[in-house]
Amino acid sequence: MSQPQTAITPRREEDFSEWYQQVVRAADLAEPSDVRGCMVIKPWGYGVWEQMQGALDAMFKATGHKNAYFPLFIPLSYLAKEAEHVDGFAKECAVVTHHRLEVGPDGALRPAPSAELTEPLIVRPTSETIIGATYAKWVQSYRDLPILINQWANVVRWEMRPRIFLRTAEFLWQEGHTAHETDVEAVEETERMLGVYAKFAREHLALPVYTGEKSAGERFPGAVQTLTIETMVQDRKAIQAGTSHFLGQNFAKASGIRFLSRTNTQEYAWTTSWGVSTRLIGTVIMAHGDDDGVVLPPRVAPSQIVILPVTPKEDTKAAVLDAAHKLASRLREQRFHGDLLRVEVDTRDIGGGTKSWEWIKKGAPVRIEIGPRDLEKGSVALARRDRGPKEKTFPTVDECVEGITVVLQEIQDGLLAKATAYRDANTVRIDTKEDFYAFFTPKNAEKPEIHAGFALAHWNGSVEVEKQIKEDLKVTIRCIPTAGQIPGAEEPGRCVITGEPSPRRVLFAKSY
RNA sequence: CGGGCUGUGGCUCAGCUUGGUAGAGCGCUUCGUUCGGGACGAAGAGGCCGCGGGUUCGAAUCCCGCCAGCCCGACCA
Repeated sequence: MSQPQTAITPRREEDFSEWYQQVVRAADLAEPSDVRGCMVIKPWGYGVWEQMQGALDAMFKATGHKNAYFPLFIPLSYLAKEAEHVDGFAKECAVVTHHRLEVGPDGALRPAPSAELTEPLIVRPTSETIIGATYAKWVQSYRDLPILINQWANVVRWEMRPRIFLRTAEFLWQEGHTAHETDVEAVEETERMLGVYAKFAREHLALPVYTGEKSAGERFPGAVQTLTIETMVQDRKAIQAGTSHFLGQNFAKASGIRFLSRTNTQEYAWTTSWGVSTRLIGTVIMAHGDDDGVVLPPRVAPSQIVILPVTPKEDTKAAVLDAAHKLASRLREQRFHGDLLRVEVDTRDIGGGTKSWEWIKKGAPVRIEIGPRDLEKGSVALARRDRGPKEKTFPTVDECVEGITVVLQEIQDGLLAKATAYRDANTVRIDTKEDFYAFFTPKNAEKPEIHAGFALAHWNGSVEVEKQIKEDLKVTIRCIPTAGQIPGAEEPGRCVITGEPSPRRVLFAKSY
């Protein structure tokens, strides 16, 4: 049998969408379930999520937040309290109307007509309303503020067009919800948490993100201001990787979060909310994956190092396995960014080549092979996921143990550098309408999925222009980048569409 | 929710036009030979042909309905 050129078919440039789906499966991250729009997250995929959770949770705690848990079900009337919010979510809510099943006349199970809820419940698409109602009870005085709480939860949004990890009907996320005495404090919180997300994305996920503010059209329903981190994946589309919302007093007014102020007046609290989801897993796959599968940044890889014992002969097998486990023990004592290394010894009795390729497809950062000959020489064969599948180095065991964290950091840094270079190479400044339309018009109408990239252009700030661009090109304003982030972006100019004055450039792209 | 395509063993698919109760490759199991390697040979296991109804002596194949997936569109935090 001839060996395929790459482990994943099709390759990225052939059909990015299909490549993505194949990678998710080949890497054993997740699979579609029997329930429409819902996925089964498999151990390797869930392991990535656990790494993300662990790191983020520590960052939330370090910024003063505590975890709590609020109900999955929300009374329908709660959602209705905030007008924009209900507009934004009503169309995709799962609704619970009964609390009992019974056998109907036709012998089939059905919701019991006698058990209809007096008020339907919705399955939370997000928890602002239920948490707001709770905070309203908790807050009496300015001394009760701030409230800084996060919850790890699942949410349901009945999506028309699911896409595994990126947009599923049910997904896992965290949602932080805070309430503050002043608007200044709440804005600071919103910005602080965006900063946490940006740091996490860059340092842990190796994703180069732009931070910025959403335009009015792209804002979270009910928010005064939505901040976002946006990154580029390999089909040059943008992905919103996390958001942080300043909710003003909108939800406080809707839920009645009021307090007696320092000057003895009744005030509404200022609230924020912020979240990231399992969408990050999809983002990492699309940002770093190659034609052999997933490439995981070491900091979020469930197993950072996989040891593959090579046991060709029975008489040396025990010695090889022993050496493999000993090496694993030594490696597990090493720390990478403060955490003990996550090392797996794969002793499954399957073909060595097959086994190697499995780990390549899964994206394990480092593979270490150890066999009888290595034992004699006191060395190992080390392969990195950011290099070719056959490319190996042969350090001694000691060199391997001592140098391993350097290797992991090189991989981590290399992924960020590569993704940054890719984004920058596909980000252009555009100053005329003609160029703008040319840039975003697919060169190949047959296969429009590989897009032009990011465009930094001036914009007059109007919803109309934004809408026009969206209709014509399916391009949206991903964010108004935070000042100081992109050299020259704050120089005034003229709107790329209307020619009207514009104070700065904004980021346009097609997006997920 | 509209348009298009698809749904056959774990995976990829053939068979459907011209109805006669299932095939291939990969994977899986066992044995053997190999083996720093996604190897080879042999023998096996595994399929309410998405679901429901209809036409028919007979349906994977024809008709209707439904469900699910993918792509495009609308929508989207």
